[in-house]
This record gives sequence, C-alpha cells and structure tokens, in this order.
Amino acid sequence: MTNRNILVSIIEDDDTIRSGYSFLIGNTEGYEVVSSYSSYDAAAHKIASDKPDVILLDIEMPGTNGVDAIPRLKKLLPHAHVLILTVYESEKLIFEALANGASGYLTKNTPSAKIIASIKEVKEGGGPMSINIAKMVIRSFQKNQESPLSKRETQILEEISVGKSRSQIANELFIDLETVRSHIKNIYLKLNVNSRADAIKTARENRLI
Amino acid sequence: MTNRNILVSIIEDDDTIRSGYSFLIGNTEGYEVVSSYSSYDAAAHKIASDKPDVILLDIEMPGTNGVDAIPRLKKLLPHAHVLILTVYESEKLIFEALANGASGYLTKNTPSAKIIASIKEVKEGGGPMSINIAKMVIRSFQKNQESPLSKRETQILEEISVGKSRSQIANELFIDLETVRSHIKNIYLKLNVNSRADAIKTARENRLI
DNA sequence: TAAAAATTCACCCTATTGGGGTGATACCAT
DNA sequence: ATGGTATCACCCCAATAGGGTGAATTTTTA
Repeated sequence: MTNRNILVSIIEDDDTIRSGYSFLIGNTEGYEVVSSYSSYDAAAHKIASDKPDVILLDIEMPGTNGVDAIPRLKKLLPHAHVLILTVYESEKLIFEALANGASGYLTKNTPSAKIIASIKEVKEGGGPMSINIAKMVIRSFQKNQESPLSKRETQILEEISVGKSRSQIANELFIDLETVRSHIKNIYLKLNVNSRADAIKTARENRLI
Repeated sequence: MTNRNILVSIIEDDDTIRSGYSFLIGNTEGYEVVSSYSSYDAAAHKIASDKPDVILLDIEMPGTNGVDAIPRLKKLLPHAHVLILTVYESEKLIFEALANGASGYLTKNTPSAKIIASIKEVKEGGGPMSINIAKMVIRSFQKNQESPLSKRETQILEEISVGKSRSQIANELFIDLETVRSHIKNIYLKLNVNSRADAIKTARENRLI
C-alpha cells in the first residue's frame, strides 16, 4: 500500500520564511502543505478543518504567542503534532513549549533536510530536537556534581522535595526522628535557608536534587 | 590548524560488540580509540591515564553497572563526556544516567554514522539522543492535558510541590488562608489522597504538575 | 595517623501547620 | 438552572516545623 502524504500546516508570521517553508515542504515527495497562517489567531477558526498531521509553529508572533497557542491547537486537533520552529533558545520558552505539548523543538538554523526528517519523526511519535536544544534538555536532567551536601543530606532533601514529613522520612530511612531533624538543620545551615520551601528552591536552582 | 583526533574509550562487556565499535571508530578519520575495557572495574585504575575525550559506556555490565560508573568516571576524568550506548530503554535508567552526568544516550540499533556523529557531538558539548530516547525525554516534560484539577487547584498544587505552607500560598496568591485550605481539600478529594506527600506523588505520576 | 566531616541520637522550647468536619456565598458556563 | 469553581468561616487537636545545644560513633580525607 502507498502511504498517504504527511499533511502539514504552518503558522509563522514572517511572510518570507513562511513561503520558504511552504515551498520546501510542498515540493518534497510524501509531504503536503494543507494551509499556512501568519498567526494563531488567524488559524484558530480554520485549522481544525485542515486536519494537518503536523503543525509547524513559530514562537514569536503577534497576538497569541506560540507557547500559549500549543494547548489550544492540541484542543482543536488532539492528534496533530506540534513542531516548534523558532530562533528562541531560552530555557524557559523551551520547557514551557514542551510542557504545553510540543512534540519537538527546532531552531531556525536547522538545515532543510533535518526539518523534513523531523516532520516525519514527530508524525511517527518521535521527539526531534536541534543539537543545542538537546544539550539544554539533557543538562536540565543533570545534577551538580559538586554539591555541598553529603549523600545522606541529599537523600533527605529529596524526600523533603516530595513533601515527606520528618516522621515519614525517619520511617523510610530507618533512622530516628531526631537524626532526620539533625540532617535538616545541617542542610539549612549549608544552604543558608530556614524553611523547606527555601531549601527546595535553592536546591533546585543549584541542581542539588 | 589541524584538529587533533577525538580520543575515545570504550567500556562494554560484550567482546564482539566492543571490537565492532573499536574497529568502526578506529578506522574513521579524526577518531582514535585509546582504550577499551570489558567493565568499569577493569577500567577504573587505568582509564584516567588514557585521557579520552569521550567514553562510550554500556549500561548492562558485570560488577559496577553503567549508571553507577558514570559519576566515578566523571570524577576520574572531569572533562570527558560519557555517551551511553545500550539496549535498555527504561525511563528510569535513562533519567538516572542523565542525572548522573551522561552527555548523551544512544540505543544499540543506532546506525554507525549516527554513532560517529554523536561522538563528535558530545565532544562539542551537544546532547545526542536516539529518536526513541528523545521521545521519552520530551514526554517527561509534558503535562497531562486532561487534568481533573481546575486551574486554581493546579496552581496551588504546584505551590505545595515546592514545599510552600498554606500561609505562604495564601500570601502569594492574595487569598485567605481558609480558601487555600478549601482548595487543598478539594485537591485531596479529587486525587483521592490525604497528605501533601501523596498528592505530590499522584500528581507527578499523572503529570498534573 | 590525626584532623575533619558525616551520621547518628537526645532533650529543651513554642508557635504554626496540617488534616478532618461542615457549611455558605457568589460567579461562571453549559 | 445546575454543576463546577472560587471564595471565605469556624469547629477540633495531634503533629509538625524550626530553633538551641550537646555528644558519641563511624567514615573519609588530608
């Protein structure tokens, strides 16, 4: 059997870039551009009937920005995959976009071949990323290797960070309640804080947990 | 000027696979295999003097497993990049490996060209991943779009998940302490839990936060 | 091997918190 | 107009969190 074309919608405010993508994708075997819009607001009422498999989405746009557009698009087209294509590389935007349901994140220096391959990849459930994005995403998982905290303290801070109380921690680690207190006091000293919330904040900022 | 070769060490217990990689990489222009070991334990005392730029590391190994080996390798060779090359695709292993300092994660069905490219990519500070790994990593960022919680409840649960107390939440959201309590009670009802720790656990498992 | 750090436990204190009930008002959106 | 949302109120009380201070033991590191 012959696979049907991958249907693509483009939402991008720059006319030149938009027609560039449109030309690139439309002239590739197996791909079809079903629509292109200059903003989410322009697309909102029509894109559902276009039934794209993949939506190429820009972040910087007039009106509704790309990040906010993602959940709305997912509501209109639950089975479509949103692939972000933007110049922005701020960690905040990337993680917001992914949290909102983006299936991939490419930066605009991405070569044409990679864009084409990525469209197919998201359509098949993959998660394509530009090299620099992958780097940030991976770094977001990595703990600080030079923590001021000891292993035990880190372990207890991790328990605190999931909302456990002192007594719950004591039970799980088979140590006395007073020992847990003692560790927490040392954690507060080292992190220079005096509450659970501040300890978690500082620890997250420094990737101690 | 001519760039010097990328120096690679391989730690992999399967003899056939290890010599396969060794041959592949050693015969590629610009790459050099400086050493290969069948386990971390075998490598521990010698690898520091090999001074590799990139360490290809297997997860399933006799003795010290790959995940535990990562922080030790990073300690011995702080500037080396660890690239995981394994058949395992369990979410737990992947995130543990990344948290422990792995710079990339490839599965063993990865084509040779991608392996070679990925070695260069980690050496240059990138974060290469196999398609299926990238998918899992991206999914780990995505929130559940159909939460049983209202916006306000989600917001309050997020505050709880960073260790805030009722009164802190009340102050930050400019609502009464009793209102916060009320929301928390509703959250507990909907999630069918009766403590902060359980609420956070359930919420994380269902990606509500 | 000696000093430093980590881990463990003990007992002082008190204001705050957390969780369970129950109920009410007002505002929405379907 | 009915169910969900958001807001606030008052009952209860055991448990918790955070602060002080001190000390024994083991492990790690210099």
